[in-house]
Amino acid sequence: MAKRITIKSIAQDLGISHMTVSRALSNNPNVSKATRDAILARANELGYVKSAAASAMRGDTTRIVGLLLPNIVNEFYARFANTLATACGQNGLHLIIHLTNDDPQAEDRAIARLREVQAMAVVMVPSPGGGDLGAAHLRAMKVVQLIRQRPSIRQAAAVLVNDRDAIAQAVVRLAQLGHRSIGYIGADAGLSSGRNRLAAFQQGLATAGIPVTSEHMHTGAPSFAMGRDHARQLFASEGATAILCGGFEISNGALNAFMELPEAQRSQTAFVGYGDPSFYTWINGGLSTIRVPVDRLAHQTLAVLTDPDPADEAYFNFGAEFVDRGLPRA
Amino acid sequence: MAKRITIKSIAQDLGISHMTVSRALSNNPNVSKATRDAILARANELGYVKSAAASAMRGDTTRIVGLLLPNIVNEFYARFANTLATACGQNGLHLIIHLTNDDPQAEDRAIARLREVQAMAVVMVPSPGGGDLGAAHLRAMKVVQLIRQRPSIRQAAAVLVNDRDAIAQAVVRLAQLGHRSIGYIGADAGLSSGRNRLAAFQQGLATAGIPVTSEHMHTGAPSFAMGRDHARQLFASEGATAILCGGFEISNGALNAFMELPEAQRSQTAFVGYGDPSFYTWINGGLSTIRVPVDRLAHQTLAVLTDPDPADEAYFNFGAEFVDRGLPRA
DNA sequence: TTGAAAGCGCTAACAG
DNA sequence: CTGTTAGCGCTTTCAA
Repeated sequence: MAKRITIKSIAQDLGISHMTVSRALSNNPNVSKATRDAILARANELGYVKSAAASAMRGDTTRIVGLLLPNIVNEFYARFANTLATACGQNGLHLIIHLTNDDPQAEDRAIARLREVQAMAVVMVPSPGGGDLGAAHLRAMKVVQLIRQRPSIRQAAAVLVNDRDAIAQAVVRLAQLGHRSIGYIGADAGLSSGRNRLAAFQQGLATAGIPVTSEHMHTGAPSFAMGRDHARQLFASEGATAILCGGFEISNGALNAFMELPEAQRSQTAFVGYGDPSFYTWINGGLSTIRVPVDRLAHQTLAVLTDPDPADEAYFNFGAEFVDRGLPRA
Repeated sequence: MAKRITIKSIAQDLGISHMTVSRALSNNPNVSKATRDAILARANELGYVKSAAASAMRGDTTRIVGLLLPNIVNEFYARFANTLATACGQNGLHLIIHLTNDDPQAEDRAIARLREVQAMAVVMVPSPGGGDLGAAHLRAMKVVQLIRQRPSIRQAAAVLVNDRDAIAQAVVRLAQLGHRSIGYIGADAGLSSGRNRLAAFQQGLATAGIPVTSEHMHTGAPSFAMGRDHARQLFASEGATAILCGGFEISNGALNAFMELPEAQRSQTAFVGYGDPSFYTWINGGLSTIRVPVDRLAHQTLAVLTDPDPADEAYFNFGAEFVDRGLPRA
């Protein structure tokens, strides 16, 4: 292993003080043109890079941003990460990704790690049932909550989705088409997003004049498997003719169950997903869905990250949209 | 901003030397039980985390791994990143993701950044036409090349895909079904993967007794747009009745063009993709494809990363598989 | 225009 | 068992 290239090694190399090298490399004017040029040339030739560790130890901010997501295969999270990572690259920020699988313990571990590297900020989709992050962590890192909001996390910005109207609209549309047995699958009430979406669903039913029976409303810890299993149940034993999903993972799981249906039943069943991965347009002649403006969320998140003087609890809400690609009558 | 919790602050707090605190926190036996317990309790209470910066400065390895991918929306890359990130989390490694968009300059920038934070390793899909990383970088970081191999990168492990047989098989199958006008879209010869896949395609044609005319073989810098545009051309002006894709991004781009076809033409056109995102099973009755064992690639990559005594140029090759989900006759 | 000293948090190597 | 010193790479402060 070759010796590290440091300002000291360069200084020794050139027979000058390391301070002069430091000044030259940080564009301090108090260096004669001759020495500056020599230093820059040598540094370039040797491939010098400043040690982030040394800077961090002096108290400079690290330019490391943590991103905590349930997973990164779901196209919504992938697209968010993609946009944010690209933007971070352009802004000289490092994006460290930790996947939580919605497991609070994995989340806690990830946060501790990010503290070790003195991350300047954490963008997170709070896992259901997680703790309160500890006050110590909060003081040290900027926190941005994405999609969901956990009440116990204080002094954190939030970038959220307002999907109330879109969901209610979808329900009304299903009712228009004659559906009376409309199933809903969403997160449980422990999450802000779960509460809101369920309320929107119920509001839609009310608007359409459909009695709100709880039997078709399935809530729980959101996951692919949860979505798939509840959808199977809705299709099989509960006789739902339409289904509406209240979450990204749930949507893909429910889609799985939907595609398992025999062609005859599927063509008479209405599916409304959540999120709008590119392939939804190609399936079954085009799947209807609740579209979430993922790029706008990502850009707002970056704006919060780079805001030099953030409000303690900045709060952003982006509207979702009901995309109707054609739904069968009941 | 509250003062940082350090071994010194804890030591002062307890009226002892910071060395004792250090020892207690790193399980050095030379600490009396009483003081050790007091220290651990206090550290825990205050939420102490060891500064990674200080450790790095002392020369300890950073446990930071860089991952350079073209993007993370393509399900292959997403799945690879997902598996690797999960595994990294379990091994206490930080995964820093930089997206290159296959742009050599972005790649260079990302590598320089990773050197700043003294990343212990870089996993990268080399961008087409990129440079040689500089010998300085190589000496400092372990490098793993993924999927593609750039000859100018030396002393780097490679985790690759052997898709020769799968591609040739696919061509032979298409020929069996009566296709004679088979289009191919792949990366150009600047990349190892591009050369190999094209050769496999030609070998398949030879086996099937189809003359190798170059008009149906499209190569270039691989991207979604490239795949889409060449596929459009193949379908429209070149009258291809079958198409085989030689790359992840290309496959999705070509799929886009395929789904644009009028139903009558599409049902008579054979599409063979590359990579096997979950949704391929749901499209058009199930898309045939060249499947790449993404999880095995990711696990092998982790094995290379955590290998304490790696060979200079460890080299791994995983077989791809032709998945036939039904293809129309010509 | 240049240099010397100090200190950020941590541990190895010595001294008690 | 516990404490002191020194040094990792860097910049701020003070001195020449």
